[in-house]
Amino acid sequence: MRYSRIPDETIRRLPIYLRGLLLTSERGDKSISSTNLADFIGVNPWQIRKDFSYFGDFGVRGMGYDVQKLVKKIKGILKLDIIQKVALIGVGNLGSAILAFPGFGVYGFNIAAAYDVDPKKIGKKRNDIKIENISRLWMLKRRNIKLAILAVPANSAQDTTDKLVKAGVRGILNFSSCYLSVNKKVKVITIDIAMELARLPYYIPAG
Amino acid sequence: MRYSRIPDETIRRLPIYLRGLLLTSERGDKSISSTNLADFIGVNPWQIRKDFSYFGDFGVRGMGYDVQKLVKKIKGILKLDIIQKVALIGVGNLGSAILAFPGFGVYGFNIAAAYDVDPKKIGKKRNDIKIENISRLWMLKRRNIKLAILAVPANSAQDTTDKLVKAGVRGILNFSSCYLSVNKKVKVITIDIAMELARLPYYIPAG
DNA sequence: ACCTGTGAATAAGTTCACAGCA
DNA sequence: TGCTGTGAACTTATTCACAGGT
Repeated sequence: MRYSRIPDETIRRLPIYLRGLLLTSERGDKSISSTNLADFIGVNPWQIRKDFSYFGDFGVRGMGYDVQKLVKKIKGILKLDIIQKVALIGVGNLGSAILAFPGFGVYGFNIAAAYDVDPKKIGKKRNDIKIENISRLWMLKRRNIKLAILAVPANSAQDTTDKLVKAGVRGILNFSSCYLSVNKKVKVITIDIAMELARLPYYIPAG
Repeated sequence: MRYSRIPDETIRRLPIYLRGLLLTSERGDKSISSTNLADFIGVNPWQIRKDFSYFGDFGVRGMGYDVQKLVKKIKGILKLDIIQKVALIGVGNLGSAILAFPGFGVYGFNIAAAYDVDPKKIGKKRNDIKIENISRLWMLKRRNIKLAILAVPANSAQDTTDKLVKAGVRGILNFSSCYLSVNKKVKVITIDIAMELARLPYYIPAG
């Protein structure tokens, strides 16, 4: 590691590279060049090389990158080399879709718990996960779950967040359309679906 | 408009400001200062002022910004002052959740059509919208729908995208975990849920 | 010849500090 | 005095060009 700080944008791209490499690996390829990978995932080759260079020498000049070695390295950087347990908070429409979502497995995530307020849902199972009472969020600490996906209505999002933080959660993927205030030990990534859609018309010429 | 180009990051923030202002407006406030708005939505005051300054003089020195006027102005910039029709492609778990999602209304979106391949779903209604056969995507042109939300499996995403573009769609909100190749007249915004989650562990210290 | 790794150049975005108006 | 508007300084990120292994 010869740089002092890794750019956030580089971290944002690492999962893209990881997925591309996993697919490459499934095809049976042993190595790949930055140009091939670039074509595959829609990023510039020099961007890829620059990003990798922050972490050391990954490739072999004239040859390219060893796919397996690179996968291992990126997983290590992102801390995806261990299984990460995640709790889902809020089993409504969106929450249910997230429980059924097949895409988390690639990165080694394990949705290990689900919580809701609705007494009708509590105790039932969805995708083999028992829905628990949200009043028992404090259990997350004992179960050593540090990550949560928040899919509750905006008006209870801050309140729930405070409880999550108290229960030792350190990372939150937030689907509520609101700003969450947390202490800076906690990392929040917000996905605001309506907001993403809201900036689309700007780019489209009228007519 | 005294600058040649509006930064993309500014456009990304405008919907945040818009939502904050709409909530302010509901509370009955006539005007708001950049500092108050900043506290409310979690952005710096100088960032807000800078962003607004790209579009001209919005505020009154010593007073703040007129909420109604600002809402109108931002809606105009984002082209949200007209009702934008959107088609949903893929009514699976995620697609259904999106159909039921209440958050689009704030920005004036109207989910006007839904398409799927599954014969069991075609003809049925979800949230008052009839699910149509995906082979009839070409109808989007006649119905003048320029925006689509893509919630189909990754392996059919590119194929469906090509059909959407052929049907005159100019903006796509893509939920599939893959790179979509489109001509540059079409704007794609990708929301990759697993990928967002995948960069969370990096920021969390071990232990 | 091929492909990586990286300093340097360029571009983009954020923060600051303060002039200017109500 | 309070708050906006903005040039300038600063920070961050992208792109380029090419040296240096295989």
